[in-house]
Amino acid sequence: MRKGRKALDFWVHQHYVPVIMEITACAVAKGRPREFDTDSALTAALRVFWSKGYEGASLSDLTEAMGITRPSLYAAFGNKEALFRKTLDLYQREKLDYMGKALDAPTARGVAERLLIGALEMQMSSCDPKGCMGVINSVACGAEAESIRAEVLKRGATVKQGLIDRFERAKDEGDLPADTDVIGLTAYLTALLQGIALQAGGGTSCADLQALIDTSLACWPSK
Amino acid sequence: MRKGRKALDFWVHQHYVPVIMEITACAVAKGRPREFDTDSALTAALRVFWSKGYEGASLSDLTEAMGITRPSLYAAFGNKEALFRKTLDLYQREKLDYMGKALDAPTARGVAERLLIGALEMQMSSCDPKGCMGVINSVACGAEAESIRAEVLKRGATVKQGLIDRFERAKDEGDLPADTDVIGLTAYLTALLQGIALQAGGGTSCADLQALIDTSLACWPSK
DNA sequence: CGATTTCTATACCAGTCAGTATAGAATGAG
DNA sequence: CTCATTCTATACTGACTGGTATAGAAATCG
Repeated sequence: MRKGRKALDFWVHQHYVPVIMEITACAVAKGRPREFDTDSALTAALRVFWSKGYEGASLSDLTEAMGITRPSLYAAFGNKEALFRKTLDLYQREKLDYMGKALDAPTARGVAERLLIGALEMQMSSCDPKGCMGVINSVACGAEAESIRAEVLKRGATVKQGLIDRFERAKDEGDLPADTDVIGLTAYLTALLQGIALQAGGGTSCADLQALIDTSLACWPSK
Repeated sequence: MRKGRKALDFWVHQHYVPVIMEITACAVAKGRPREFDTDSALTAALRVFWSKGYEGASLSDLTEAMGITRPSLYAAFGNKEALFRKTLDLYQREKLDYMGKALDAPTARGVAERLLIGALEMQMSSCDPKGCMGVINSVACGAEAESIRAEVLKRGATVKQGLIDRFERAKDEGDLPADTDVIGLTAYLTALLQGIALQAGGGTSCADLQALIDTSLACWPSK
């Protein structure tokens, strides 16, 4: 039960283990078992990257927050960059799930509503860092983080493409006027979401963010 | 003539020289004159900070771009942080002057138009780095850059306050409806400008940015 | 001409960065 | 038990960080 689940997690996180072993053997670990929980360590790492960015987070910051030593981190996650990608996956899965759900709204306006309100709600959670992990790590940076930036930008482009497709569909369905500039509307909504994340990260109050969103929705061109 | 101008520049940039000397003496330098031009060096530094951010720009990056050695940099500008503030001043003075002018537009809509179009035009200049120096340096960062971030956020807040005051005036003048939420409208417009800067920095094409702005202006609530 | 001043260039400083070698400790297999 | 495996902890590596001491070169002043 719980032990089996743990063991599976262990195997899954060892990148050099053939995938087939996950299915067939579910083998129990041979040597000394890991003393920390990789999931909670990853969650702790996420908070560090989220609040300081990739370059701003040092390995010392990370190991301290995760409660493990440096060699343990490298054994369990590979290196700093691999750890970051894993936290990015976690972030997308747990904190950005509202974005996927937003696309299921029946109308383009509904999509925008869910996205804007979802972004606000995420910023209201008092226990998480402010701002958006994606936005933070998509800005210009030193050479060492260029590949990280490229990865984050790529994921952002995927999200944007999802919006474009959804608005195209809305146009086909007559939900949006036939002369709608879908690229423009997507870039516009994306800009609002990015601005919200930026202002939230900069300390703008929730009341002001709420006013921002109310204004945005009052301006939204479709019903 | 040219030599005199150079000498004046020299004095002006020595921060410990009383201001009165600029006017009365225009004294000539005592020792060996500086071999580089501080203005063009500052411009080169601006490009580095603009494209890499404060932390991403190393002293080696800076000195190489400025064409001077490390001790020359420290003698002329103090240290990395002081140099950054000087480049920030330059940026605000030369690249963000459209923002001040935008507030002079006769209507709130005119203000928004000038700001959005000004932001786009700045991103179209092919010789400058993409994105906005303010946005880049206002995101989360390591501990060393916290004071830089605070400074940039402070300047951003001043700009925002200027917008609030301008829209309040528009409300008084009847240009904006009496029930307008000025805070919300300002945060909304700010978010759009930030989103434009972010997307421009991330490589969005000028055509897409143009579409973003067209959509924004089509949505703008006043005439 | 010295004497003085202020520049530039080299070479260095301590601290931090990401990453790792090594050794000891804890487990399971036989 | 012993052996093999895999964990943890300490201590280290070379490279790079921002910043500076020192010495020599180039200018003006008297």
